[in-house]
Amino acid sequence: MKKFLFEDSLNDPQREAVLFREGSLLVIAGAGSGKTRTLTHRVAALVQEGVPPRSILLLTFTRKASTEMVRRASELLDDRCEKVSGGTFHSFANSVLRKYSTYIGFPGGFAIIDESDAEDLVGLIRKELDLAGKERSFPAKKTLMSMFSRAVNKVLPVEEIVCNEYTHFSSEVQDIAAVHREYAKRKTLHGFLDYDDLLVKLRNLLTEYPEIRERISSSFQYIMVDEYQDTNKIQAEILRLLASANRNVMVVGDDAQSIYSFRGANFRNIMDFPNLFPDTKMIRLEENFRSVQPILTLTNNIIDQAAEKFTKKLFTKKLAGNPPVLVSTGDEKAQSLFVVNKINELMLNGINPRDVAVLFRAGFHSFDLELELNRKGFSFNKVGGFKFVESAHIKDLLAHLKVLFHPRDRLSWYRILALVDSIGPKKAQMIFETLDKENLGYKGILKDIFPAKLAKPLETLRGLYASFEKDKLSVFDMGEIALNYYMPILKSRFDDWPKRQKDLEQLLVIMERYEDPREFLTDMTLEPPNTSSGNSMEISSESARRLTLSTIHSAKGLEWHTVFVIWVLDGRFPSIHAIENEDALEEERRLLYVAATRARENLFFVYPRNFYDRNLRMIFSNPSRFLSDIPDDLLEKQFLGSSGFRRF
DNA sequence: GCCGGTTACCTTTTT
DNA sequence: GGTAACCGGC
Repeated sequence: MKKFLFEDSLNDPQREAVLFREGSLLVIAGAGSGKTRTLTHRVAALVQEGVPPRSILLLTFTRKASTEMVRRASELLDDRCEKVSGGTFHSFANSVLRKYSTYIGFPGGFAIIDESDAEDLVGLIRKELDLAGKERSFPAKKTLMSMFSRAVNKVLPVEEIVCNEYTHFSSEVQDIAAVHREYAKRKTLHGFLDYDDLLVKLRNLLTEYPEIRERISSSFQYIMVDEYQDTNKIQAEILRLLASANRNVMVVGDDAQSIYSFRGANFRNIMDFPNLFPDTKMIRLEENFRSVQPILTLTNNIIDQAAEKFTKKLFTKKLAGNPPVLVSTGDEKAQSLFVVNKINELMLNGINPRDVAVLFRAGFHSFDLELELNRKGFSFNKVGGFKFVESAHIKDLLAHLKVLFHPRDRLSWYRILALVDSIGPKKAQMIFETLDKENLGYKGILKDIFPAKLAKPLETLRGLYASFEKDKLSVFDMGEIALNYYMPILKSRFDDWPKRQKDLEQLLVIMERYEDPREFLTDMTLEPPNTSSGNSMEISSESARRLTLSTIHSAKGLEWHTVFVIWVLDGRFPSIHAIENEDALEEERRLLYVAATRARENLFFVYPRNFYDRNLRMIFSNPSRFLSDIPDDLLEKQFLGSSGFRRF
């Protein structure tokens, strides 16, 4: 075999994985062991050998990860690598299902609904079936939706999920199942697929139509899956079907970093991979290239205390380094001040802000820190937590566009109509039924088919949809037309409309990059932007230099010179919700492990000693149980006072 | 049936 | 501190 160009830059197990060819391969890759490096080198090696890029399928956890890997492979070799097939399981499912939509019972195509749309639909059904009685505590739409999703992702009946995981609702199991059935029916009726349906329908398509399975699976010579520890049973099944023709599958992951059980992932799944593909070869990457020894010693210690032992031990050659520190501060403000001051100090020592990250369990945990950073003039990028596209004003604007392409989108029509003066739920329903009966879509709004009483209220909306009749509108034009219509509504409904207007203008900037409005709408659902910057007006070259604030989930796979993990306070991390349940608690431990293994040189854990949670009406004062028993020589302890009421 | 004003009730994590 | 469910006036 011809030697691969960059073979010499790999260590032995990495090289073995890169050069592996026929059959199935499981790579257990510890944190910082060069997992991404191995994948990108393998992509480049395959392309170099003449494997057509399109016949390489690279499935990743986020689109960002996929584009980044493709970019790095292209850097190694050349831009043939750009043509590699890749994306998330969901985006891959979407593109396949669009092609075969008649086979899955959606001859007219489908629209993908995000979580909050799905919840709204469930809420509609919940109301219609009149289950929300006063005396009766029936699960909220959100809870119902999470029950349904868990059932799908764990491949279990809803009834079983309710009885095992939501025991306090087990008396309502019949009605919950009824809502579930109705939800499925409505989705078919309106041409909706939710996130879970994308996976389920793809699996069904590949199972029920052998000739389609054959065509698709033979088109992929090599399949690679990243972050395999966070896939669930349906995804494993899809993978088995996709690989049925060539059987060349490589999956990479780390069971100690499995943090998505709420999506049906199970850290044991990765060890089941050899059952899915007999004769699987296993390679372990155990050399950590990221962290200095003191950090690695600590992270090994954290994961060693897991209830279930993991199968590897990481080592590093970077011996010297600073010990990790656990800092306890008087209160929340002092926590923020400690972080800000430390960052300032780092920058004075020449550290680039982009090499620094602050990580936390949940998006809102950084609110106070954000205030403090703004006050001191630090700009930052925040990743995770808050979802731009789920805010009301963004959803409003998108709804007006969605119905152009999906006339049966009941949820969007209700949303649009509810914004019109003197139209409420009843009239919206009536208008929708009239449009839907003849499948008229937005063109129906232009016609004179409504009672005279509605003519006046519908006048401006009619004007909007008349403007969409013009030919040759760019995606940006459409956004601008919709925004012009929406601005008066925005001003009347939100006191903080200037801020929201900026968001909408930001949305128009995103729209400018698209040529196909359908693609834009799909991306907003499947791969929505989850980054916000402290100051969105700044140019993007500056944003590359910024400090990062991120949820731990969104920090997966990344690394920084210095990492702060804030709120390592028992009750917050592990979260109070996890303390009762042993599996959940173990996942919190892995989550902390993921956070800590992001650091190369400096690692700080911070918590306020004195914190009263107003909502929970509880005082928390102890450090995270995962850190409290670690000896001082592995984890240095610092004790700081309260902030007082220092303000400028 | 619509709408504006009130209160309660949260807030993991993401495709 | 933001929104979703609830209530009473029009």
